[in-house]
Amino acid sequence: MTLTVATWNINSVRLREPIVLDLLRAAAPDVLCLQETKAPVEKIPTGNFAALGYRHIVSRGFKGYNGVAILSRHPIEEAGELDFCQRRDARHVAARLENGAVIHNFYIPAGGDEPDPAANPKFAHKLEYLSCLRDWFRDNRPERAILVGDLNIAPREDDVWNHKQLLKVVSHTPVEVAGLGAAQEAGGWVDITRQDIPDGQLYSWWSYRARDWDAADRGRRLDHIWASPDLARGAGGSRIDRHVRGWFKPSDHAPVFASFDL
DNA sequence: ATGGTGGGGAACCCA
Repeated sequence: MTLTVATWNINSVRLREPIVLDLLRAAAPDVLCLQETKAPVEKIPTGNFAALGYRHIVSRGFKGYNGVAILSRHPIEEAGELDFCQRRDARHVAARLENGAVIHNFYIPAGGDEPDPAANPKFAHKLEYLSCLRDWFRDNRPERAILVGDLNIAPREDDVWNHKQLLKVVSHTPVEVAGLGAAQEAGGWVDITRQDIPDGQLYSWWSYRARDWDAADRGRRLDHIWASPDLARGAGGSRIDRHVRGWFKPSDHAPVFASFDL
């Protein structure tokens, strides 16, 4: 079978329910991974998702911030919780499909404004989280696995609108890029988006604060789809649906897609 | 150098 996966930080699943439904109708991925649901599991509006065929959900979340969910048209079961830094802060959920493939959905800490772990506890937390991610996948090598999410890091020069200008901006600093790279390498993860689209500027996030996000185009690629090498060989069809950033009452992120031959 | 805009939820927290 071909499995199409999408990842999208929707910045409140309750406020964004209409455009989540629009995306499910328009793009019809098999699996949609959401971040920043900002809701406890029982407050996720599952009824209308189920009506479109997305009857299966695993989620972790609470009131106010963070929160992740996986919606699926195929049966899934929960496949473990990775609570790096032991904060119970709902940054990861995993699902196992009936064919055994596992999908990890992460919301990595944003890290605050100041890229100095000594001065900024949020940045220290982000770096610690990346170390835990690296150690976990070093000790638990993924097979038949997909990792998606808002990783809050744009690793490549062409993943940001201005590499030089963003070197000291959290999300593109060398220490974060190295931390994410170490985690990726420890697991042997393949960046599917860049396997499919190796050249050129590529963004998945544009700030709310720009007067005209589309014209300014000061984007960053913060949202990623990775896979273990066995699944990477049968992956393709990557895209970022930029136009979704322009929908009514949008998220500041656009959804990222990839397809897998399972 | 600064502040710009959102969401959650009722004062500031988060991004």
